[in-house]
Amino acid sequence: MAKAARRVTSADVARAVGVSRTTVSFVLNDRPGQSIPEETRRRVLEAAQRLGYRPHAPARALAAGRSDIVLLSLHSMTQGPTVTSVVEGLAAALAARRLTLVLHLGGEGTRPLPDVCAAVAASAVLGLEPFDAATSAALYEAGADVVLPTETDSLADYQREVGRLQAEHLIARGHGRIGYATPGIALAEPIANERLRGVGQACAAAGLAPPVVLTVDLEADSAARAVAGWRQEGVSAVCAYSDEVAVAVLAGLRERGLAAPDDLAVVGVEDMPTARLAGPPLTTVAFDSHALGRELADAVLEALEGRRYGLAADARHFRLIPRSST
Amino acid sequence: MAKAARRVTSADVARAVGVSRTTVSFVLNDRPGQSIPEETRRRVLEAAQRLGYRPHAPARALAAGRSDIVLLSLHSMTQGPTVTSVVEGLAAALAARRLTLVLHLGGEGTRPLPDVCAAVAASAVLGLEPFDAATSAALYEAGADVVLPTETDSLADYQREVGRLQAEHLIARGHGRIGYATPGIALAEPIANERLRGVGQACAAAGLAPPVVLTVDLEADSAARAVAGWRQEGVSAVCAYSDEVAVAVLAGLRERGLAAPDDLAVVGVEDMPTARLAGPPLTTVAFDSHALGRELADAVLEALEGRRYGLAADARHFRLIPRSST
DNA sequence: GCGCGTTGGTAACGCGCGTTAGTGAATGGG
DNA sequence: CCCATTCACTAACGCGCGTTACCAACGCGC
Repeated sequence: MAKAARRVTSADVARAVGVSRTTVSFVLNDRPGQSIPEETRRRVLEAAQRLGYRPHAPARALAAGRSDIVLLSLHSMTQGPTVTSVVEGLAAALAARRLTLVLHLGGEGTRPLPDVCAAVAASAVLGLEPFDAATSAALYEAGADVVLPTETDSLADYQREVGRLQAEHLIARGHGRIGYATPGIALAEPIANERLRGVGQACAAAGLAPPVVLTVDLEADSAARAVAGWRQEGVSAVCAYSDEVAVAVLAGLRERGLAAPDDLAVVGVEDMPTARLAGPPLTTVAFDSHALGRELADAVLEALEGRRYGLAADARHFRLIPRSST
Repeated sequence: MAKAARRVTSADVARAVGVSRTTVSFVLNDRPGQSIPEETRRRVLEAAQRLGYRPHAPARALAAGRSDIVLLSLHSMTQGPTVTSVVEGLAAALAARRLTLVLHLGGEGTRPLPDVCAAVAASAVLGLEPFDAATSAALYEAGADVVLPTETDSLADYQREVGRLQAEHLIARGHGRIGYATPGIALAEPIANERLRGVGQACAAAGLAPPVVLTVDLEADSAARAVAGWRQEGVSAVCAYSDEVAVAVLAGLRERGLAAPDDLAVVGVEDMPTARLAGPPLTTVAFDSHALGRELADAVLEALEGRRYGLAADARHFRLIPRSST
């Protein structure tokens, strides 16, 4: 602790090898178009390793005018094991291109996203749902080169596909009147609306009436009231916004002395770890979250290179897992 | 898009006001010991606002030798709604001191933590479980000023307290032989072991035999086997590592045609959203996650100022929520 | 009038790095 | 033997900022 702990700089490496700082920089950055003899390269790398040299990121960002940071914005509703998996896929794909992913969790009292973007000097800012125009503009203002996805990206297609899969499964099981269980949470609404739209499309395609939408809080009696409402309307199966909401509906049934799937079929979304442990085990729509992460990563990388990127709903990412609740 | 989009610098602000860059810096950083007339201060702030000036974080970090970034390291087991809440509390408390919190989610193929620390130039690195000596050293090497918590911090006390609360509740309910359900996951083991130790202490204090430990995967039949094992040993109540594991045990009971609490009482940890929706609603240990976040924030702030910090288990943060599974 | 502290500033350095423009030596072609 | 090219490498600038050292003007006591 007595040492001043001065950091090792590229000048130290240069001095150790007996070359200029420029050469060190060329070696460490694999500068294309600059021929470096193998011997020199080796000695530089060895010295850097031996001295424990690590480029100072802020200095690098300042000089180069760009950073290696990608920021992913999350909030309490874009969370859970599935998101974890998306993040892993994304981080791994970015790491392969020497980019570092960090997360920001928005919420009460936390800093506004543009501030965070500026604080880490992110070159790209990502989200799991589209940024509106004003937010995008603020992020560009804060120094981001790429903001993704925006409203023009057809990310909403993914969510509609989810709803469609849920409804088609129930319709194939012979249900003629479908309900939809939405949580009463503002943050969830953008996604909930898209999923509901997908359910509606499937119903229309099968010649059925539009789904009966009821709000279900994560409380058994709230769910019980909704269950009563659906049964009154002749609904025999409901699509839930998420597995959590689906579990609430199961609890509502239990409270009324009823059970899925005979009294009401229930299908969720996410395949959370406890979905298969519910009573009865929950039918749900899962998605290949690693693939989704990689796809997002591809889009960022394309965009960072200044090329057009494609971000389209790929139905193969989603699949319905039939269990005993339908 | 035609504009070169040059960023606004403090020199632009200085020029607009007609003062030196130094003065601008003094005003924006509230430099103590430098008297600035109210009129000048006002004009600088106004110009900065009007031009949309935002200090360039990397340049600032380079010049000042420190950054405003705090990095929190998570992995798939330190995740979920409760952690979200801890993060919110932490982020809010840090934001009040002009520090920015970002998250790193470790996992397969992601960058090593020291790399991430260096990439964002974090001045502090936090975790939800202690860093071992080697990791701490690597983080300091990577430029962190503060690493927290370490093995010398009594953070483990928190986890023991959790286990103790679970066991004491069951013992108070008259159970004489206690089981422990641990997940078969390496990442969870450090915490699981501490919680188990707390359970063991409570058992010993009540003059009971040590808990019967069985591994429970998040599958109904794995849990069913464990249930059979406990009943064979005369266990009438089990503490589960988490709510998820507890829900698995409930599923295992169901598979055997049994039910909590009569055939086996079950208590979880976390109070996840679906805990109250389980069949039967789950007794669990919840904790005041916002308070935990604030406490962590206080410790970081103290440590960043170079002062000693205290990080002690406060039992008031935890409470047992009795429901119908015990 | 002079010394002296305070007020309200400024000029200039350097943080660590990427990058551009060059430079001397070796090489090859005519 | 001379010129052109390639090779291997370097000097020096500037990114945007915090900070230190310094300075002119002013009031005030003597």
